[in-house]
Amino acid sequence: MLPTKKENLSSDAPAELRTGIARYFGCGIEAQDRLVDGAASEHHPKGKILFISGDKAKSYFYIRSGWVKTFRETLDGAQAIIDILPTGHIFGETSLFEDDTYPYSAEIVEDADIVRLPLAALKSEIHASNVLALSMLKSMARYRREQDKEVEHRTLQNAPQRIGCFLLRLSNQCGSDGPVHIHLPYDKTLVAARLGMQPETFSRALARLKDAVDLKIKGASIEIESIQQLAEFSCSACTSHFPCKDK
Amino acid sequence: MLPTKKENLSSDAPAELRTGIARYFGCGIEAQDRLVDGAASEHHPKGKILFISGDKAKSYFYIRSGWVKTFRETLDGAQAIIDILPTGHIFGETSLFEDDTYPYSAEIVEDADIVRLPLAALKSEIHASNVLALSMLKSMARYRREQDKEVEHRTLQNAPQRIGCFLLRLSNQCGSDGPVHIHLPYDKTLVAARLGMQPETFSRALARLKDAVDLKIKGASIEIESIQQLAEFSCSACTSHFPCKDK
DNA sequence: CGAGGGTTTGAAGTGCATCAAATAGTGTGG
DNA sequence: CCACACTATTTGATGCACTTCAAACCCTCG
Repeated sequence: MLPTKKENLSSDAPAELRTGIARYFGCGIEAQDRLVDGAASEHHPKGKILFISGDKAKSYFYIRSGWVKTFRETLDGAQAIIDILPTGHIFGETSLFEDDTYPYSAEIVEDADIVRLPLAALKSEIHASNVLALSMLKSMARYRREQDKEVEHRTLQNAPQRIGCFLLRLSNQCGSDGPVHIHLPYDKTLVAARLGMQPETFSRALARLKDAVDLKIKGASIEIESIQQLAEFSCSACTSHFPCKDK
Repeated sequence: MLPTKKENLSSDAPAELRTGIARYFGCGIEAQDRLVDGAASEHHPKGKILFISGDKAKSYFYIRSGWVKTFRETLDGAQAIIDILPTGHIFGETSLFEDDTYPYSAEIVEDADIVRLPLAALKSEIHASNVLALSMLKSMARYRREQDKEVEHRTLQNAPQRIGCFLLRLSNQCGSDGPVHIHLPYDKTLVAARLGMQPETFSRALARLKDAVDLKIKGASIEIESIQQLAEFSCSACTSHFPCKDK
């Protein structure tokens, strides 16, 4: 585990950070300025714990690259994974509504560049700007739908279907058919946990999925012969259908 | 199924409606006035469908009494229950963020008095008032935590533990021990679905729970001998602990 | 009383978990 | 470049929890 490197960003925030901020909070240049003031980019190795549930929160985070796992755990160490977040995502910001306390723990699962942003600025900005609050509401509503779907998947889909659904989301090819190549972005063990199953089950379920639809699997790289066929297999047990735009 | 009765509420909204609105949206008297303007209270019998997923939304709803199930279903009729909402709750308001379309269906599961509120008023109010938007954000954040917990429960708790957790929530006796009497507010079949299990499983799991902790069960009425003991049984497989105030 | 829905019980099946062990893959130092 | 150590992944065997299908029971209400 390499040591963490820091880099100050305050004055010259990279464009992608501003874009990410703007996308999530829907705010203009001036607000962006205030939000990214005091921001610091840090490189973290896989395995690094950013914060744990219950920690006092002074920052929230933006993922420039890599993957971050958010989770909670029981006294005897069993983990409940909340989400595994990709590049471009923001996390830890909901501590604002939880007495400045993180409601979950966060761990780097693939080497990552993380921007640490001051919570205080967000707090004052959100109180000052209705636009910001509304954008955040919209984001929260989207997340809410996602979580509802998550519960649904666990109830209605079996293991191979859940994997199929996961692959479809990875291949976010909206609509068009034909072969698609994808690469699992993190450990199969972690994918399994993300989908609420054991690694062994994942391995076997992936094999079953391969029997049911045309897939070529070689390690972490997977070729889907027909998105259409995969969607039929997975989405038949789901209330929304590929490309999951809902009604 | 008795016919639905209507009653106009615009000018003289009952106190509990205003309280409910104020609690959820954290708004003052004047805003309350604008929100409840055009509201109509309706009595609905069990089984009545209020709207279905995908319907164009012009209203959101407040539950004066009774219980409402929100859910989605697959093409072949399998249901995924999103939540079962008690008196005092508001639902359908998130359609605001989904192109004025309900993202789930809603059905009365116990005879209910429902207040229908105009979405347009909420929309303009939320755009005008930061206080309102912030309160809503807070509510959304709370819901988000709840849903995260839901996913967790399904992953980490077994059937008897989930039932125990459900009973604990019903008996929201925070802290104090001693015998508590509760009454299941709706069908056992529905409780089962809410907890993501089959009615048969529920029946058997409740029996197993009865063996594990001191319970007296007679139909829908349940006496918990020791909240403490029940909490130990259920919360041992959970990342938060009774009375679930989290850290 | 009798019909019908909710609930329980029984028997059998299935899917996933668990435990154990083999195999593949990766990075290390020689 | 190879051997070793370590981890990720797969495979096998077995067990358990929940589901499914079927039937009995119970309760309520006309």
